[in-house]
Amino acid sequence: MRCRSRYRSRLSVRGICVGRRRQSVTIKHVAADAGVSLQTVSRVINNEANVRPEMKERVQASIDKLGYVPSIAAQRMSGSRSYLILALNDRERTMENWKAREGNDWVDQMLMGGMLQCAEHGYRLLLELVDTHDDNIQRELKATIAALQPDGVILTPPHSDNPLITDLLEKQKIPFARIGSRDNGGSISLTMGDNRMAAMATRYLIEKGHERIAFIAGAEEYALSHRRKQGWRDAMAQAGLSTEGLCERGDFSYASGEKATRALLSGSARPTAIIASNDQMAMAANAVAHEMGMRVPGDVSIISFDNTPVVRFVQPPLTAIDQPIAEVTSRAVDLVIAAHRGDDLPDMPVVVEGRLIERDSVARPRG
Amino acid sequence: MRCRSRYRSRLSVRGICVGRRRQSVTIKHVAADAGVSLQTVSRVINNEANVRPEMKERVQASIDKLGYVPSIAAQRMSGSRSYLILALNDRERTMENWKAREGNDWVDQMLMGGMLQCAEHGYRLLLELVDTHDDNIQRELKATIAALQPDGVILTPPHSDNPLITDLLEKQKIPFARIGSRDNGGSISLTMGDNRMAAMATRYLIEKGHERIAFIAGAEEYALSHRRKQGWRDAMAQAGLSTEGLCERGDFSYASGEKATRALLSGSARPTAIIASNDQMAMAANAVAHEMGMRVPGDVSIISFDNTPVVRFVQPPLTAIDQPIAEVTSRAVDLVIAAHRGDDLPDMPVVVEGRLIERDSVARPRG
DNA sequence: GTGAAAGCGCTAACAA
DNA sequence: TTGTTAGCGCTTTCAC
Repeated sequence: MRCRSRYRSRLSVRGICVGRRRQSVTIKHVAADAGVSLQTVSRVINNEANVRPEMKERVQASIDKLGYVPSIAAQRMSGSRSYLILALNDRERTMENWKAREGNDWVDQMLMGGMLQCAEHGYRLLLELVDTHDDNIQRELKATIAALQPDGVILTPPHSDNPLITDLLEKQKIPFARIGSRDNGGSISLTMGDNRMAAMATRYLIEKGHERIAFIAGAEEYALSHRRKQGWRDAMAQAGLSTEGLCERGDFSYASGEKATRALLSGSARPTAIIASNDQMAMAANAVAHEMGMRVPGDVSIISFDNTPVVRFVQPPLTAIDQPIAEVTSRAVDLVIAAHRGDDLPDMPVVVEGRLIERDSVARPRG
Repeated sequence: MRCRSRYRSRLSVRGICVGRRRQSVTIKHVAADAGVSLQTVSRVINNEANVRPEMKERVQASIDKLGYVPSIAAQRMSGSRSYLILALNDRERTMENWKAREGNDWVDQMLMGGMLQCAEHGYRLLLELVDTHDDNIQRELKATIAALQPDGVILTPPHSDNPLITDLLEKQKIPFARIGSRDNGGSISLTMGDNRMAAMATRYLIEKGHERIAFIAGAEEYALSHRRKQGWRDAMAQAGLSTEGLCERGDFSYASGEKATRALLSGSARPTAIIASNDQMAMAANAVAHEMGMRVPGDVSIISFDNTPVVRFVQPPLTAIDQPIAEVTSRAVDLVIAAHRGDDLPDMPVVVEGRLIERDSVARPRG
């Protein structure tokens, strides 16, 4: 089988033809077909003003007839849009989850919310893994931006709070949304109400009669770790309860959850309930409690943050605070696109609150 | 805060500057810096022959010094590469998994294998959801291709066997890899050895002493459904065992698994083991068996296909055939890139075999 | 309101 | 081996 490209023919391997590919229908064809100038067609595709309705209709008819679709590469070349949104995820954590093959809720939900919303606007979402601790992070990010010229960037924790990243994006004047981060200086930021959610979980336990409610905090470098802890502390204070010796810091890993739980449950004023800053640490708490001969929820109640798929499958299924990742990503997409267009933006941070999903890991304290 | 773009300044909203973005460092800057022509720089970036080592080194030095990265849009405009690989997934199934929030192993593993391998080659992977049953599938795909001009496409089941898709890609001369599909006509195809894997599971059960081994087949439109069934049938025949009344067809859904299992376990020659064509149907089989007062694996052994995260969390954890999705996607990326370059390709289909993961759902049959 | 001309950053084809 | 020229498909600028 020979390659019969109109242009220079290349190799043909096993019948697979590869050649210089050109746009089959270009703006020129449409212009010719509609009998107008290129510019008018361009105006119609971009929905610009100053085109008479009848003209617009005529051009649109040609577009539909010929099945014309603008080339993103060409649009990017001359104009200012690439119709590409870049989503930056933490390399280490993502790879870990993938490799463990225990599911990757964050990426799944982010894609679901982000991809679909991008599609609504005619954009595409491109996922990119970035190593927060890499010294060359700025150089790598610069290269990615230079190559792709994305119209917007979505930052997830812990990148949302990495000044190396945010400074660079600011300098490059690329609109970016920080998920899980509060506003500091004009940029787009979205949170899932960490403070309030932690407080809500705490109050929920207080209402059940708990007084010694412990908290396992997350990694320091995540801003949301601090906010969750603050929410717990505020709710405890408001109820006049002491938090003395009831907080341990983990790093979101299972192992750190085990360690924190052991410390908590071996102390003198053993807590009757534990709130963990993510599911892995909550599952570790559950396992350690069992190990130490305690019943969940009989002796210790547990509430976790995130509500990833796994918490439904441990015994007992964990009561958890759901993180509306899909929704918040979808909003983030809306916002960066709006920013890129120069539209007005709402006050920051935009809050998309989660909710408490009741399962079987919470009960009234004994006695 | 005013926008201080060198070019036409646009709106500035809440301090977010949006302007016409141009490449900060272009091939021209490099050429000027190195004192050579554009073409020479182009040759260096593309690693072409006919450049003297010293020249190459000089140019490379300028590239490094200036931090130059080629614009993909510009490369796509004139050349033949977009450095974009498109991965087409089934919209319905993907959305279902995302919404159920039970994890989406296929997408996760595919991204892991595909993205990382793309990165190795300097490519990016773009995920796109396609509705196989959409009448406009060709029109939509054409539009996507026109807009993105991907250098290659990766097809997953059931798209791999959808002639509307494969014909279009062939016509457009875009290299594509079909995952889960056998070779038919020159194109790139990869399988996970469905036939052999099903036979292996069957033999594994036979060795344990089972004789009445049932099979729950998957949806008709998936070519791999037929191959898995065939593997089971072959292994049974080879061992001189009858398959009479031991096969039910499902559609990969949990509900269809329940129905198939009920039919199987209510029959006269009740099977002592069931192989299900995917995890959902296997979990349904497990649940139905319990419901009908049977023990797993005591009364019925179960083996499932896929080995998604959930099978570890049901009781008992299911013995399963692992699908090496990450690996097969990674190979697919290699192959489409090779095809696009016109390199030689291996014989098709490329087979990346899975393996049996032993857990607790298989035992010797009673008596 | 519409059109003509100039160029975006890069590569293919050809010339030297 | 290297350089020159002419676009790729689109948008911007500016003239009408």
